[in-house]
Amino acid sequence: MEQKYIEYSNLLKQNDLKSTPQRVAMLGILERKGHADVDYIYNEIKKDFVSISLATVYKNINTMLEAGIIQEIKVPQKKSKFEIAKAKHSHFVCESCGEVYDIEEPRNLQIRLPEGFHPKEASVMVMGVCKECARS
Amino acid sequence: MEQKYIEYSNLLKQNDLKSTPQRVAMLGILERKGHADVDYIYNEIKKDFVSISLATVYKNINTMLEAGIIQEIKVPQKKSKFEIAKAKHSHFVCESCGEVYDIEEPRNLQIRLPEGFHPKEASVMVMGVCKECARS
DNA sequence: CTCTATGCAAAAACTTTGCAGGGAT
DNA sequence: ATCCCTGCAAAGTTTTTGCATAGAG
Repeated sequence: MEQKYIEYSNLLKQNDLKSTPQRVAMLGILERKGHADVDYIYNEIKKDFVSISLATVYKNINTMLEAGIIQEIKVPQKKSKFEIAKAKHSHFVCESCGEVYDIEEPRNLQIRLPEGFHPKEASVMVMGVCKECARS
Repeated sequence: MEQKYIEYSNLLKQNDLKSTPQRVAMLGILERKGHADVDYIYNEIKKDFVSISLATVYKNINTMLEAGIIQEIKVPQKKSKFEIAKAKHSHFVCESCGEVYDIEEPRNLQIRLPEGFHPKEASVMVMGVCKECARS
């Protein structure tokens, strides 16, 4: 617990952001959930910070996005989810429950681009049915 | 012109949607622009349908999305863009100007999934700098 | 001590809904 | 003639902004 707090606190400071209990809590929620949308974060954090404002959650999401501490995952037909930035990976999105899962990055991804285009990064998203939903 | 109108009109009918001048115009705008957001479509269509409502644009986007005639492209940090549904392809998004370009689908994309997960479709998005912006 | 973050309220931006009239099949 | 579509207005949702106070460095 305490270690995690210090870890996130340092993560924020290393990125020139002030470490506040609210921000640390948001990172903790993201770590535990993996991928969460604004509402989930807000509802979770209210358990510890009863009077926190939704505006603060939005502001911190934007601040941490700009700093590159977290990343946004835009999902077709669903609300955006956020995750703590980590080693490059791909995403699997369950069409049934909407859950997002991290998956291995495909190897030797070969992309053909027209001349003059300069790629910086590629992301792969797989849609399908997750393990949980496949049971039903 | 006339042929295009009939083409879109038939496309709508084939998908059990009524063919209206507004819908056909929206498809024409999407064809010409390639990828457009709600505002772009609305501003363009107003040139021909002065009194068209933004609500109609939204309703038609949703209707045509459900019918599978058009598709939504969710771009990180940018507004969604729409395109006419066509053969499977990938997208290149310019980080500088926000423009979306169609690119070839990567060949032999090999994705490793945990057991129990059932993929249905994979999409690849490449971020970078487009030809136009590379000039500046 | 200084400067940024927070909480609250209000505003802005975005999207959907309900309804009456008009148009497509 | 029937049923869907359109335009308008209103409501709903989501996100941002301004400001006074609190808190971090």
